Amino acid sequence: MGQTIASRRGAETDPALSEDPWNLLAPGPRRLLAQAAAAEFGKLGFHATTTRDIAERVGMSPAGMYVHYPSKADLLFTIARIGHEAALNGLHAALEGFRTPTDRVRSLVREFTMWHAVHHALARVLQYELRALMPTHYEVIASIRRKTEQVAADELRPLVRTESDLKITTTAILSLGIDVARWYDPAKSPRPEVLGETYADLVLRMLRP
Amino acid sequence: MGQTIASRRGAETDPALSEDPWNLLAPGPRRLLAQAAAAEFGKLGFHATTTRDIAERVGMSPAGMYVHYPSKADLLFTIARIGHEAALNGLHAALEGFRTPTDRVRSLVREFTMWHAVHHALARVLQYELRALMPTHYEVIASIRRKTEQVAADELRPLVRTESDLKITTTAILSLGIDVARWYDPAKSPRPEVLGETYADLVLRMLRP
DNA sequence: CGCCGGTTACTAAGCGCTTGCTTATACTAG
DNA sequence: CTAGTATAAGCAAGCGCTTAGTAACCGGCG
Repeated sequence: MGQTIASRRGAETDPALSEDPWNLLAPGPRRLLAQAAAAEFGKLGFHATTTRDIAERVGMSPAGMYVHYPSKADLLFTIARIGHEAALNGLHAALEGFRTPTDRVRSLVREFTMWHAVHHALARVLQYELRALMPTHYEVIASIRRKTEQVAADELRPLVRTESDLKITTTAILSLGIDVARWYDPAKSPRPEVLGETYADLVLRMLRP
Repeated sequence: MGQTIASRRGAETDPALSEDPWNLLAPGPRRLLAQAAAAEFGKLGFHATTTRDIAERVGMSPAGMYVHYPSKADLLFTIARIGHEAALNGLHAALEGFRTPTDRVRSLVREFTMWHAVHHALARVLQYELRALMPTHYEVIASIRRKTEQVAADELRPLVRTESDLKITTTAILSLGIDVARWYDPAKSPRPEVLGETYADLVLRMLRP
């Protein structure tokens, strides 16, 4: 466990811990419905969740939802957009103030891993329900995902030899973070900061020649 | 790319390439239905797939399925059982003939990664649709998954310092393989053998002190 | 050998239920 | 009054699965 600048940062400056993705949505019924839908979609998936499940969770009649969202599909799109934007914002924030390639990569991996641990319920929707998006909605989300991959690749480039290595290493590193959403259980798993630090160590060891 | 024993093995001895999971099911309508259902579940998920979709794929009427399977849920269970057993068999086969801890781990990571690339359509069902299983079915599958984790942990133990490191490293390594099923696309991705070899290299570098 | 009762594999039709969403109506704040 | 927000009721469509009926095949016996 290297005592790095990143590991000394307090929770109040850790993007994954301080910035709530739902703040991207103004307070009110729209936000409440999105939060409720995300929780339900995360449990059994988009197709297994009914509009009645979502409405019940916010104490609303099933029809009430349609004042705020035109459809169930649009609810999923809103959740996906907010989640992906928040994760991308977190990556950018995590890079601020770090100069050397290894420090920047360490902070990036740490943040991406922590984000998927802290927001594992939301992240599960982002990673599992992409295929439930309508084609037009999917394109918007895919574009954000490409930006995320680009940020990671740009930081890793100085640390790998070939462009082919860059591609596969980027994939591997994002995989580690993304898959956290699948297995993370706050009751049994390491605290997000510990996990993030450990994964950052693993990745930096992986990148040594 | 280390020229190891594993990398010199031909395709005919690579478990992931030689052993077809579906051979665990006797030829006939039961196998055909399971294959069709796996393909459909893989596309949009269990809950978005109808019994009519599955029946149409094998050129059968929707009712014909119920001669061979008592329910759609039972079809998913059969697919999950076969897939998980095949993957576990592959791990055991991959360890045969290797003696040193690093050679064994290399072969294990190689096999697990390759398996998820070769069988990415099936693997997607195994990893995405667990939560659609009935509780009694889930317990059976979870038990196979625990065995898989145990095999990996037993091989990694000689190469890590603490039991806490073992746990998190095992998780990370399985994550790398499992997540392959999510993004693998035979048209754009590296060939399974290349990916397996590269990931094995990454992991061994990760395990160096 | 021929035919027969029973089993197996299948289909066409459709049942009962749940789904996403709409409509008609009413309450409330400005 | 108007605009916004909610509800109770319910519609059309689609769901998993069942039922009734049919054709093909099987071993055993006169």
